[in-house]
Amino acid sequence: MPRPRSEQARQSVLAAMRAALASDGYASVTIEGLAAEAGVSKQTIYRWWSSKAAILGEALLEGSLPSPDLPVTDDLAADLRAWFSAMSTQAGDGASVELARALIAVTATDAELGAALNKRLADPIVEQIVARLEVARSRGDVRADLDAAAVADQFIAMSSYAALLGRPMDAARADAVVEVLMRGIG
Amino acid sequence: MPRPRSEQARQSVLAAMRAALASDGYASVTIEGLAAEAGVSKQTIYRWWSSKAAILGEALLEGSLPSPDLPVTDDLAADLRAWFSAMSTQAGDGASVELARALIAVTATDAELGAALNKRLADPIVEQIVARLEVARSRGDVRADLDAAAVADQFIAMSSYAALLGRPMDAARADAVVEVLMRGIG
Amino acid sequence: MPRPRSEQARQSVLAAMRAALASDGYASVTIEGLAAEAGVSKQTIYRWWSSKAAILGEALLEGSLPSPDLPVTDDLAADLRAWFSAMSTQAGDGASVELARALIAVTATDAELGAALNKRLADPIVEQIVARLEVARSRGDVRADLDAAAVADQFIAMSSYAALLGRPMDAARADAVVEVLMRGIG
Amino acid sequence: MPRPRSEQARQSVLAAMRAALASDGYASVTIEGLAAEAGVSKQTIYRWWSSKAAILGEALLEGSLPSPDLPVTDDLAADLRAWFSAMSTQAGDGASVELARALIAVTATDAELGAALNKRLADPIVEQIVARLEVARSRGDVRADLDAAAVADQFIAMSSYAALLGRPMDAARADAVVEVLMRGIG
DNA sequence: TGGTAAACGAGACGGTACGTCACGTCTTCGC
DNA sequence: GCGAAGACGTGACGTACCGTCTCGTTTACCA
Repeated sequence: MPRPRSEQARQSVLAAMRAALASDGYASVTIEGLAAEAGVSKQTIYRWWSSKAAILGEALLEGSLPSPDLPVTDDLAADLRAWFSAMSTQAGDGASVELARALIAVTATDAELGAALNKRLADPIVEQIVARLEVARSRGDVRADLDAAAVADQFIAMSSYAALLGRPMDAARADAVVEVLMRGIG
Repeated sequence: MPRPRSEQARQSVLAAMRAALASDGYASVTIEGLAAEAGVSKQTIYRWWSSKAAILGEALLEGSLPSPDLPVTDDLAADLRAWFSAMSTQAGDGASVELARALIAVTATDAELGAALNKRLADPIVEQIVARLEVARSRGDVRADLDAAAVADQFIAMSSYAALLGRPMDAARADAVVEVLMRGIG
Repeated sequence: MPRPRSEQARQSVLAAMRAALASDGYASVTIEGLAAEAGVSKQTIYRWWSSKAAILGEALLEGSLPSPDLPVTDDLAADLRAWFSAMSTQAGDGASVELARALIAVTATDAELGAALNKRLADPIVEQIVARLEVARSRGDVRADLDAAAVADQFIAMSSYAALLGRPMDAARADAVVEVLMRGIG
Repeated sequence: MPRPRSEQARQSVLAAMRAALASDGYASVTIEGLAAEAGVSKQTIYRWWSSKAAILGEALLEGSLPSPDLPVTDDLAADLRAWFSAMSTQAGDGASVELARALIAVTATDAELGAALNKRLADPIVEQIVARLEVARSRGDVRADLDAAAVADQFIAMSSYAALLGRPMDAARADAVVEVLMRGIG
């Protein structure tokens, strides 16, 4: 019989979070500010979320970080270059960088929640890479003993590090990363 | 002519910061708490540091993060494995992880200060790697067109990412990273 | 629609102010001290009062300074003596002296607020005197051209001055004042 | 061998106190402000004065509050009117009012020091009045049993009260006071 | 077609920490 | 050894948000 949860209030809060992230950075987001911006009472926020980080988490999982598809052609190196360039470019626009930095800020504060979020967000990317490398392996394009997950980690670590430093990668740097990973050092 | 700055107060504050990081994490470090723990007045802190982040920066630059030497033998892969394992191990103890996470937290909040700090801390490591790869290049152990700085970035990005997730690398994972970088994908 | 102002908090603060005045004097009353003593947060005080002086004002207007009634018999001099003695005695106990001294301290600091408070507190007394002297005039006990308000001012000025010096008047001095005012100099 | 106390520093401090009183009121006078304004170190102030109040005291006793002479003619009422009007007028200019209000503020805070200061400042005035009334008594102009000190107190109390309220007396009000005191109520 | 119970906005409440100001003490150096 | 300069520990200032708690209002379900 009770009134059901207001979806509109929920969306207002998530939108307010995204807006606040874009304009001020995660650290200066406040619950009071979100409530005011969203036209919602503090109580409503506390009723449905346990912390600022939880709101961020929901906002991230919903309006999610961009992840272009990894193409499958005959040229693995070209595929990776195309995909990683696209990803770096997409991640380079202001709003996405701030989302990523906010994710990092939360993770640096609460490793547990952060690891869970990172997993949810990174898993689809890892799967794509692992699948693509599996294809390549079956074609004999890569070593049979390649640690595909380790490669995926490298890509993600580089992207995170670039976002963290607020120094998003341009195409040249993205290509350099792919180059190093494709050919190795020696 | 006035009384000179108290070096003892300065050291107390930095020590208090390191202790607080180890026990509570950067986010719950408080200027008031530092002052109390250090036996110093808030005013003294505000006189010499502009923010919590600035104190962290000084603490990091001083009692710096550990960085083992990169050995130079005939076997580049073995050298990198030895060095990166040692670094991962050292970085794995509680205090160091918290220092690194704090650095990341600051950087996620203040990209400018964070970038400066990261540069100051990462530069010596990058130099070591670049120099070692130069030696390798002159011996013909690596490709002539290798982007040594990109390789160094890979190592640092992986270390940071591991620290961020609170999932420090063990020897096996460290070796996997070196393996991928040494041999490349194909 | 929000929760209404807590009358209990308000009373606690006023009581804490009165207690602090009695034990320490207005100058060493502290908002923090009041808050602690009243079991109230600082924010609650700042929400409802604009300054320490405003709290004092409310405390004064509420638990007001004592003012005995001016009797009306056939003997004006005896009435004034009785009334002024009573007033001086009442005003002489520790708590009342401190209230009066606090009022003076506020007034010396903020003439505007002080004047308003003095008016609110003095007006009833002035009215009593003016009314009593009007009765006396109609009986022919006083000069027709007497400036009753000036007389009232004299009484109040003397009381204030005595409180200010922390030298409350005893019956003899109170009588001397009445004597001078009744008979004049010549 | 020791350097003697600098009279110049002393005068600078007293001048700074008078200037600060005139422009801001006693409550917002600050030792640090005085030191800066006087071009003197805090230590020098603390070496020679025990408190802000002590500086005010010295400033008052030195550049003293105005006190016109009480004339001695055949007409006592006229003499008192002339004198009290002059005193009210002199006391009415901005700087003097602020000096008086500062004196009251100190007294309201520290009754002991305040009483001492009031005595030093009021005594000459009281003496003048007592002497004048003595002359009047010997001429038969006033009652033989007049309490001259009580009369003097009335004048001083009225002046203080007027200064306290920041409502300096004009000639008419001053005359009204004299009128009441001269002729009494009846 | 009400009644009713939870969700909502508003915002007061006790707190903690913020960054600033002035206190009174101290240390240093120049005169 | 006085005095200017100013660092120090202390403690109050007034502000911002925290998370909790009433309030009175709104609204969807169920009787």
